[in-house]
Amino acid sequence: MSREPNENRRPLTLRDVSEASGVSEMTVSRVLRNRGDVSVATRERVLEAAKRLGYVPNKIAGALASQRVNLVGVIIPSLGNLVFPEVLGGISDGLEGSGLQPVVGVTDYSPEKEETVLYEMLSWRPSGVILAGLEHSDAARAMLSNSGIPIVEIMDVDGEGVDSVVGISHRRAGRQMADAIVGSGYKHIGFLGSKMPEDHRARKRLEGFREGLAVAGLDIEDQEFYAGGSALAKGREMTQAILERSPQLDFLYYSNDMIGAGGMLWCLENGKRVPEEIGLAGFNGLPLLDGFSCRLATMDACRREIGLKAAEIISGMPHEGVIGGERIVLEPKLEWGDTIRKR
Amino acid sequence: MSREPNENRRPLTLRDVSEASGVSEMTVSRVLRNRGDVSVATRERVLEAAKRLGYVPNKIAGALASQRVNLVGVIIPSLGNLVFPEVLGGISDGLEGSGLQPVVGVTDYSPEKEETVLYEMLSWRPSGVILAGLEHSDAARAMLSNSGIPIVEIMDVDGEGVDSVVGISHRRAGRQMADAIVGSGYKHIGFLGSKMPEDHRARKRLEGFREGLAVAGLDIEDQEFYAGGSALAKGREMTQAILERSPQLDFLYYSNDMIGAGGMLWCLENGKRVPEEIGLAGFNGLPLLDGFSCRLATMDACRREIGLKAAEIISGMPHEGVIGGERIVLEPKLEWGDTIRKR
DNA sequence: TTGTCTTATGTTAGCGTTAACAGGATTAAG
DNA sequence: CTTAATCCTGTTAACGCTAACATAAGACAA
Repeated sequence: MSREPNENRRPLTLRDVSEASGVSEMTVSRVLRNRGDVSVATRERVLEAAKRLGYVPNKIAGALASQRVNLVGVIIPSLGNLVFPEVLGGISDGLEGSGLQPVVGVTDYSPEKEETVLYEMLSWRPSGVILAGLEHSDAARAMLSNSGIPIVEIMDVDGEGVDSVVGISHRRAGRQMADAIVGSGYKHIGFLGSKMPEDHRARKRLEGFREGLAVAGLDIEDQEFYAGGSALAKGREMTQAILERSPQLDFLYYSNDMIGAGGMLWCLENGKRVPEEIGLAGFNGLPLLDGFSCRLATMDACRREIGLKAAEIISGMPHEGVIGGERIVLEPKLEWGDTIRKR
Repeated sequence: MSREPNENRRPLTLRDVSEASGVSEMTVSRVLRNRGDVSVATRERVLEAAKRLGYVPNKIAGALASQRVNLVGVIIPSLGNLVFPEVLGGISDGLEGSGLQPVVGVTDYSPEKEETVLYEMLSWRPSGVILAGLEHSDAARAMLSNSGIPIVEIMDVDGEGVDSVVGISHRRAGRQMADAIVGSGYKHIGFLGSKMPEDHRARKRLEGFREGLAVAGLDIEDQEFYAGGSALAKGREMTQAILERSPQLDFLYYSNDMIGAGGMLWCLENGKRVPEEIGLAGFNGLPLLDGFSCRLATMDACRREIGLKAAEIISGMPHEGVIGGERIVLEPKLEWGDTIRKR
């Protein structure tokens, strides 16, 4: 293939292709977008020229002219927690074939950063925004409702959304786990979680959990929180700490699978009989857990499916005349594993 | 605060703010960008109006007019492998304060997809591109060199780069591990990795590893590959399989820490004496490993630092007159852990 | 006073593309 | 042969913003 790269470094435009192929810019534009009727001969000439020059269309100009942007903003708290890449995977799949592309922003669980990231995203005039959680700053909420584009808040349904909402009820998930634990006869329960006031989903899970315990006249007898570091290692340390302080505990509820797995490792290595002497449970249904010989009880958070549904709402929107306001509540499934005794 | 949201759904423009504050669009533009001299009184009036209306600037128009885009394309193979989010973290930090924003694209280790993602990104005319690896399709390489923007290829330095390169030598990393193993007196070595012809870094590591073994007259005696599924679980299964087939093995080299950890769990649970009877090593230095009571030998891949340096090259570029062609070779550090015997 | 410099604002002309409309050429229908 | 329909291509005017230049008013020195 004979290349003729752009040596002089002047960025190529439609005009260059148009001159190289002897047709108008408009015709080149039509060929490159497969829009409108163009004769086969012309099309081939144009494509050949574009390829030879190495022309890459300028979407900035295209978006401005057409008032359409094929981007969907996705705002999540973190990438380090495997949960979010999985949601992203679902979104990618759901957007497949729609011509839309996800663009990711990360907030580090900070409302201020969320606001900044959102502002930045909206300034690119995306076709929609998907963001985690229902809790946002007033300014962020205002931007969202003023934006005039479909908004999907994901992962949580305990509260009011701006537009559409897809997720699970974390309150109910906590409640369900409590019911299971109480039903299995555990009486002295400890909680281990992360020290994140801004992780509203973890908070709601804990609230639901305590409600469930309260029904049986129980409550959490001790708790332990961490911040930063390797979650697996923290789970181990916290488990040792809480059991030394409160040896009467017969069940430990972890706010996520990673610290849960760390705790499980510690218990097994320290001769605790699981699940007879002590029961354990986490949250999320991470595939990581498949790798341990003892399977931690957990609850699947429907991560992939949430992403999928959210993406479908965004990409399906234009058809149905921008109605919006959908609300999809998914049901997490309790996975008993080997760390809760059955009876 | 009295809001006056955009009820009629017509997208707001600079003109709206200019009318609301009684100055020209240009002055509004200057205020919102903090550029040029504007009197304090005017500035406040404009800011008030912009805030009241809920105006969000249109970067599409801005970018087209100014020929500047504050985006940096980042192309990586996957988000599911914790390695890449860590690199991303480094990039974010390195871009901090430069006004540049990373935009992530994922290739799933497919050269075709890499080409598509790259094309898509370049069509937004970013200020730079950071991408993993040195191996690209001809078309991709052509796009990169034609783009006229700084390009940084990261994570690997074994080969020719298009422009700048930041990473480690995986060949050398494999070689170093081989030297350590041979030096510790292991003689019968097995390799466990992923079935990914497109993971060139893993391939180079293996090549370097075999070179190192060859020096001592050794070679890999058996190997096992996997694809898909939970890496921890796969590591476990493969370890069992390879040791049943080749019980003479006294060392297992894993292509990543996740399967290495799975293998380590299997060995410990099945009464293998580690590291006397059998030695183990992985690659990456994942913080996950801190959570196990037995620490897997591994090699830190300098993930964060790679991201940081790459970002600095991109953001430092404009100053030094777009020279480019930098080449930064980082040195991975062998972490002995508890799974290689010392002597 | 005059002229020069500074500060604060406005005016004009694009940036590279696409929507909308306008034709000429060709074909089909009556 | 006329009329309409279809196909192919071109022209014009935005899209919303900013670079560059223009201008007016005030500050200050000579």
